[in-house]
Amino acid sequence: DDPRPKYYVLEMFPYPSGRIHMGHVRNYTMGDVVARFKRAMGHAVLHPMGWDAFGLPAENAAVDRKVHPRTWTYENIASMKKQLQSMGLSLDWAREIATCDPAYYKHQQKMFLDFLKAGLVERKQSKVNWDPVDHTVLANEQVIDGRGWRSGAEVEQRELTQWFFKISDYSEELLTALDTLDRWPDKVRLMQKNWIGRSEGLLVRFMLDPATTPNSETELEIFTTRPDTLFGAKFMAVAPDHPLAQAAAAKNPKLAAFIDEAKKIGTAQEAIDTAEKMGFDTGIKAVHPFDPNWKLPVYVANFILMEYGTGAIFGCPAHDQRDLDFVNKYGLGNTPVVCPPTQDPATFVITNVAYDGDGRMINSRFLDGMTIDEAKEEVAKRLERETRGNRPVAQRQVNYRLRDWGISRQRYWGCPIPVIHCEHCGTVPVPAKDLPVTLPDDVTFDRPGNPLDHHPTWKNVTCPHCSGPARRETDTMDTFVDSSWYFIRFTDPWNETAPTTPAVANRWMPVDQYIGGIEHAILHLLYSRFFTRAMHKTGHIDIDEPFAGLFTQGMVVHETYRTKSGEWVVPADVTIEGMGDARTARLTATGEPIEIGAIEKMSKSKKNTVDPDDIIAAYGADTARWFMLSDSPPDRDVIWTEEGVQGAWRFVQRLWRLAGEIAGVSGPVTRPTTFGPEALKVRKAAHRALANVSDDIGRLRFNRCVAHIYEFANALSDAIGEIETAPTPDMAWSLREAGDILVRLFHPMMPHLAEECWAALGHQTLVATEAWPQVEADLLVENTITLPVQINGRKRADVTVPRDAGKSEVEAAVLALDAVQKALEGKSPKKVIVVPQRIVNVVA
RNA sequence: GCGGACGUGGCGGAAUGGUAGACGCAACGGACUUAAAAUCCGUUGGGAGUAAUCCCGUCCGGGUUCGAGUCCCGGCGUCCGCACCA
Repeated sequence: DDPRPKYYVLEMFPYPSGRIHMGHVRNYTMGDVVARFKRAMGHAVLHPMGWDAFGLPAENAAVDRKVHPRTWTYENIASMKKQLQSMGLSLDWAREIATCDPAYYKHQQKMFLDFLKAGLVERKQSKVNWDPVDHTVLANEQVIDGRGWRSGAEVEQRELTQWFFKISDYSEELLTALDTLDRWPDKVRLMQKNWIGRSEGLLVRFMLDPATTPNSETELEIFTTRPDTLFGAKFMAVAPDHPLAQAAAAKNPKLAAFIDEAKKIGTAQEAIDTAEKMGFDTGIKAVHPFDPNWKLPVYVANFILMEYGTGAIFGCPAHDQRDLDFVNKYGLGNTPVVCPPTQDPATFVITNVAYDGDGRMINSRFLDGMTIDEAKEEVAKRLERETRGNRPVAQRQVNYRLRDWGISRQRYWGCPIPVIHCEHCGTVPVPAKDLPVTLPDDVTFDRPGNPLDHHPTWKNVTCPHCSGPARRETDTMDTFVDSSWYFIRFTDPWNETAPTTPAVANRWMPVDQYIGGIEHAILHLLYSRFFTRAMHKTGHIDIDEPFAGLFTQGMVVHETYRTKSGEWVVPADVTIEGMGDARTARLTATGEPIEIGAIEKMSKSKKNTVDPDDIIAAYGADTARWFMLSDSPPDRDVIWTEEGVQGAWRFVQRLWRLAGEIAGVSGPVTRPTTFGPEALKVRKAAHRALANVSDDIGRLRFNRCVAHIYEFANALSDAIGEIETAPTPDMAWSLREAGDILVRLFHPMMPHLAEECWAALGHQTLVATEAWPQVEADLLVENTITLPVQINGRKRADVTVPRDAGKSEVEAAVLALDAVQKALEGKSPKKVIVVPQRIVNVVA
């Protein structure tokens, strides 16, 4: 009932091996991809994250971490501009297609200021991974073994003032709304759920013995999801960068040294995996909340994260593996407080494996005998009631793993953050009339760091409030910001005065079907979900969820080849001999033997790419499209093989011949009133295929569409082959109907071939403008049905009955069968199960 | 460590609890051809049998069911995500 046409947003990200927008790509640049889209569709969208794929020679080297990125960032921009020009594309055109042009950024900056006003943006200190060579912040995935992925230098930990979007304010909302996204893959929803990482627990304020603390601190607040195990506590632990640890370290050089050591290991993932649990006893004593005489030692421990909870815990070794490892190392012992149902509380002990399963409380005073849930509730209730200094001792809290989205980047290439720092007025938004803040053209990349920061004049401005000297913010926005709302902007890209035209955006959004790679399961898709909510809050749109349907496509993958000396070789330069295990490869030009390596996602660095121009020259674009859709479901990877492409190519030829044969059939123009059995067979095959393909296209099951089209083409060939002289008029009409249907069925997958065939069949129109054919439902129903007959669950015979035969009729026909008679040996069956239209099972 | 997905011929893969292997690739045999390519016809999960037909078969072991690739329990293996998250 919804009159809106469906539209699709295809990513134009540089993940060119993605199956639906085919891509990569030897000597093939993002610019080419965009130009092709532009030619094919009249418009295209280039996402800024695509810029770095803009075909520059240094890129591969940079990926291999051999060349410093500064050397190519600069070339990148120049090269991009040059390429646009060489393609005959004006900068106006670039503006039309790019989300990173000033017009787009004007609106993004306006929205940033709206978000700021609405409290969705925060500027705060945060700990970052700092690349000392490039002078930039590294994301976690850019840190490898404690080194920057491009510089290879040791990563530094730094405190930096950064801009954040307060996505964590939406943790609960983003989590619960996942349930409404019923056209998203479960996998993606689960990944987001885990990423948000909700856990319910209790904040508990432990008293400290002031005599033992460095500055007479009296209290340590911890977060726990297991308050039930409070009577199993053996120690307290705080993160190395916890204030208490820092304070203690100031008075204890040994502790300071320990903290330094722990921080070094901090960043490297592999080190974390293997790092031993280490702790340092501060000498501080904490008091158990239920027993003033029970003192617990406070450790600084390397496995406590400052970022999660309060950066402090109480350790219950019997029921937490990390805590158990810790006490076993430092000889603190353990007391089990939850007894599994199968164990005797009197004898239950923990040695090396913590127990985190269900059970009843033991060794826990007033909690004894309760279930875990009852005990959690009881502890929470008691501690909530108790107060100290006007505040309750404990407080229930929901904690999330999701942290705020840091959008600050020290890069030239990005949307400037539109604020001004004034000594007198503080942080001042750039007035609307001054938007957009544009990037200077004359930047230099002659030294590490942010070129905007180095620019002699750009950052010097006057304060909009007091007109005194002030400084522009030189951080730029993460390009994920750009990609978080472009699909909304596209609903009205001509609006010069506002980011969206709400009425239009509300009509079009949400996107009906979003298609992209699984690599965006978390970041891009979560950011977009947040951003849409933020736009809702600031009045730019009235919806919360941007993508109603999501489909994650697979990749095109290919064998890899390398020489004995380890250099990667392009498939086009390799000749394959033999088959199966005996396959060998050699370099076509020199005969040098080549090692055949793993099948991997097409990438420039491993050179296992095929050039679309080569394929198109040899087989045509339709063949390539057909092959990519035919072999496996689109959410899985497809292995690009020469044999597979040739198979597709043969079918293309066959369809063309078939169209020619049908075009040669002359027959009546008007529909005959009756059809003979042969003609009816053709029509049934056509409408069966039509029904199947229609259904499978709607469900994106393209490989099954392909199979149905093969089946239909086979049936059609057979029917034509059986005609001895000339077809009867009813047959001729049916063949032509079938031909028309066939062409329209494969048109979405092979548009060029379809248009050729359509013309060959004598049509004056374009298939592209034709309506999808209508199924004649009558043709899908057979008058008689052949049912398989099972005896004791094994197929023994078939029975053919009228379509509308009743159960008793079918049963009688089955019992009359020879095979059934023989199996029953004169006895009557115990049971006969008739599943209408499906199967019959006789239980002897 | 936690979470998830998957496991079917030589290969990619079909199969709302109802004839396992659709469709394609590869292979083999045949027709056409001087020959090759292309095309067309046929065979192709394993085993027994002249044949009709029968037996075995969806990673392994159990279970539920008239009937299990599909559902349940327990293993093994592969892949993916998260990861010292209290």
